Amino acid sequence: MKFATWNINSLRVRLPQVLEWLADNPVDVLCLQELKLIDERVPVDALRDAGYHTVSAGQPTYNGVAILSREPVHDVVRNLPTYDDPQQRVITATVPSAWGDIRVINTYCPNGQEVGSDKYRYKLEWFAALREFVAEQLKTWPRLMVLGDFNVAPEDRDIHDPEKWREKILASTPEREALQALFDLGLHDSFRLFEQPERSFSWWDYRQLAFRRNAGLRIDHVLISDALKPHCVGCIIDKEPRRNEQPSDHAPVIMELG
DNA sequence: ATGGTCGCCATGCGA
Repeated sequence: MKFATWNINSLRVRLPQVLEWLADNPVDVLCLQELKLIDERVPVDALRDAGYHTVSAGQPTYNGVAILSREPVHDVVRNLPTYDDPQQRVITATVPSAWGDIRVINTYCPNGQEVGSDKYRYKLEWFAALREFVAEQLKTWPRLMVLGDFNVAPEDRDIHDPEKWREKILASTPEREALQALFDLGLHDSFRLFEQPERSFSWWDYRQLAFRRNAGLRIDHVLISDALKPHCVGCIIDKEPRRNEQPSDHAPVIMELG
């Protein structure tokens, strides 16, 4: 059973690429971030024709997340219940599996812009609220994953040039501590459960030919709970869609349970 | 040194 996350940076522009990717990669669940669409404009019919049920939390212009699932999902929660926020960054749902229900928390974490900025403080506050939410959800659903664009590179090996990014946004110590606080709940970075190529990244800036130079960061993650860990048989980053015409700046990450 | 690219109800802003 495969789960994927992909920041597609506008579902309107990227829909053909999402459909093409799903045809080649018929995952069971696909979590999307940065829809940049209101819910009314989410192309649920085209996605249904492709074999997926869609639930979304959209907003105009910015943010927006969706869960696509081959099986119908239930107990959908939008946003973080303890953190009043007009920005639509989280959608949570339960999907059936051979091992019982699995809780899927799809997150588009704040970027933070610059260390020390108002947006940076918002990012750290937001992570604290996410942690609170995940802790509460784990009580009901021990089989749980948190996947999405975390906008944090966990370690130096997740950055093409660690010295250049030292204590910069996406790499600062407080951001890494906020991510570590999620791991401390009993979550695991599924990517690092397996041997991986060196210099594996999931995001490359559109500027400066960053993809061609592999000047990227690994900021998109699939975190799995203790209960799911024994079933995890793989996690890969699929760089292929980043080579497309008009690509998203992020690559999908696929995690497999077996 | 500065800005370099995308996508957004459109024009500066967020990433």
